[in-house]
Amino acid sequence: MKNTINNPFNSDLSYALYKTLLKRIPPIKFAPHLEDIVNLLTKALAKGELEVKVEDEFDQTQLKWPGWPESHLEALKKSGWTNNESGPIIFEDNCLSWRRWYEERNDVLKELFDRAKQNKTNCKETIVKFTQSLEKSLNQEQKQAVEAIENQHVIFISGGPGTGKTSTVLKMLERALLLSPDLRIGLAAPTGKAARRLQASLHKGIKTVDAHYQDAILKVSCSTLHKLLQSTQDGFGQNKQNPLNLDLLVIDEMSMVDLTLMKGLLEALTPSCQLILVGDPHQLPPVGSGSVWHYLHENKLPAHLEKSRVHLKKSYRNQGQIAVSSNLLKEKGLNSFFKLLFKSPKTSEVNLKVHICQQSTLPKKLLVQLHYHLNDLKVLTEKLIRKLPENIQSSREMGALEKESEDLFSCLDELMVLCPTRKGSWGVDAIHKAVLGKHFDEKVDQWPQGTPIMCCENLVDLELANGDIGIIMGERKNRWLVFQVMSEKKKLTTRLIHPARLKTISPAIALTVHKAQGSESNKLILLWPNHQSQCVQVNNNSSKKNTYDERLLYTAITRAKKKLDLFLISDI
DNA sequence: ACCGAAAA
Repeated sequence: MKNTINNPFNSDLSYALYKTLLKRIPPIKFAPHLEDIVNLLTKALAKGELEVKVEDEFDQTQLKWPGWPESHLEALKKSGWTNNESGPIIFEDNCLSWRRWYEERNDVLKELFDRAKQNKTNCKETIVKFTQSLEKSLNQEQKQAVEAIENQHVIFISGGPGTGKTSTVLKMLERALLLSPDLRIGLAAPTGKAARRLQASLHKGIKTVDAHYQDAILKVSCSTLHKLLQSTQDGFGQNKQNPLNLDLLVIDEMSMVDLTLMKGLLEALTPSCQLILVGDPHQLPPVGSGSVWHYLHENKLPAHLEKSRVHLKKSYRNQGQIAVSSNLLKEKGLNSFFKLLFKSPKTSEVNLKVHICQQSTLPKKLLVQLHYHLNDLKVLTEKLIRKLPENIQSSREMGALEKESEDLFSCLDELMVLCPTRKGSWGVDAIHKAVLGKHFDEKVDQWPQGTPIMCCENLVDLELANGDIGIIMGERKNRWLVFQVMSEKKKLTTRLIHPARLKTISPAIALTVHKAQGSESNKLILLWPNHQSQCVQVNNNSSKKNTYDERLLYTAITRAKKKLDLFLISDI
C-alpha cells in the first residue's frame, strides 16, 4: 500500500488504488467522479506535489467525468471520504490532498515553527565586540543572518548561487563558538556531493575566521543526512529515543530535502539543538514527495518566523547577460525569458548565444565542440600517464604530478553539456551514443582514453561521492580512473582508482540538469528541446509544469560561469 | 513524459 502511494507512475496503479479505497472505505454515497479525484491526487503525488488546487483546470485526458470541480467536490462530500479523522482525503483552502501526506506535512511544519519560537539569551559584551569585526567582510543581509544566531533557534537562509551562503554560515559558526566554545556542531547535506562541497567551502574560507575557532570548525566532519541519521531500511537509527548529541546543526542544499527526510531529521533533534537551514528555493525540488524548502518560501508563514528568515539577494558572480536573463527567468518566468532571448542585448556583456536548430538531430556545432574538447582531454591524460612512475598503487597521491593533473581537471571544468532528459533525440544518451559510437554498448574498458565518467555511488573510503566526475586514463592493463578528491588532510588531491573498484559508472560527456546541480563550468552548452510548447501553453493547466521547467532552466543556466550556448529547436 | 537520492 505504501509503495503504491509512493510510486504511482501509471494509471493502472492509480486505478488499483481507487479500487482498494472503494473496498476498504466504502463511500457513504457513491459517484464515479471519485475516480477522477483519486487519479488527480495520485498523479500530483507522482510529480512530488502533495495537493491539487481546485482552481486549476484539467482537460479530458485527465478527467473522465464532467463538471470539474463542482461535481467532483460534491461527490467527495457525499462519499464521506473527507470526514474528520477517518477519511482518506482532505479538502481545505481550496486544495485536495491525501490525509497521510497532509498530516505529515503539517506535523513537520508545526514542529519546525514551534522550534523557531524558542528564544535564546546570550552575553551582550562578546556580541558587541564581534559585531564590530563583521562590518568589513559581510553585507547587510549576511550580517542579519549572523546576528540571528544569537537568539533564533531555527534560521532559514535562502539565496541563489554566488550569494555567499557558505561564507555566511562560516561566520555564524564562528559567532556561535564565541558564545559557547564547547558547542557540539553538526554539518550535513542531502547528497554526498553536496556534503563534500559544504565541507570544502568551509575549509576554503577558514582564514576569515578568528584563529582561535578555526580548529573547532575544521574538525567537524560533514556527512549526508542519511548517514547522520543512520538511515536503514527500517527507518532512522537516530530518532526520538536516540537523538543526535548536537547543539547546532547546519543543513545545506535544503531544496533537495523531502518530507520524509525532514520528518526524520526533526525527530532526531534534542529540543535544545539549534538549526541552520540553507538552500536556494529556485532550484529543483526533490524527486520524492513534498519539498519542505519550497513550501516555506511559497506560503505565508507565522509572524514569529520573520526574524528567523534571511534571504541573500546580492550575487557576487558577475555573468553579464547570463545573470540578467537568469534573474528575469526567476522573477518574470519563462515567457519573458524567451522574449528577451530573441532581442539582441546591448546593455551588458554578451556571453549568451542562442542557436536555433531546424530538426531534432543533434546540432553539428555541439558535436564539433565536443570532439575538440574530448581530444584535449585525451592529450592531457596521455601527458599525465607518461609522468607516472612504474608500479603505481591505486589511490596514491600524485606528488610531483600535480601540475599535469591540474591541467587535466581545469580542462574538464572548462566545458559542460546539459540536457533536461536522458532519453529522446536531444537527451544525454543520444549524445553519448553519437560520441562513443560503437563503444556506447561496451564496458568501460572499451571506452576511449580521455572520456569523462561519473561515479554513481558514495564510496567514503575512496573519498568519492555520487556525481563525482573523473576521466579515463591509459589503455588496457595500465588503465586508471582519475578523480580529484578532498583528502583527509582537506587538500584537493588527484586519485587514481582501478576500474574494478567502481561498480557503477556512466559516461559523463553530457549530463542531465538534475545531475549537474551543484557543479559549474566556464562554458556551458544547454540543449533545450521544447521551448516553443511553453510559449504557446499560457493559461491552461500548465502553471505547475511551468514552475518545474522554470526551475529546471534556471538551475541549468546558473551552472555557467562565463559563457552559455543555448540550443533550441525551431517551431517550424 | 521527464528528472533523482540514500542505506545495507
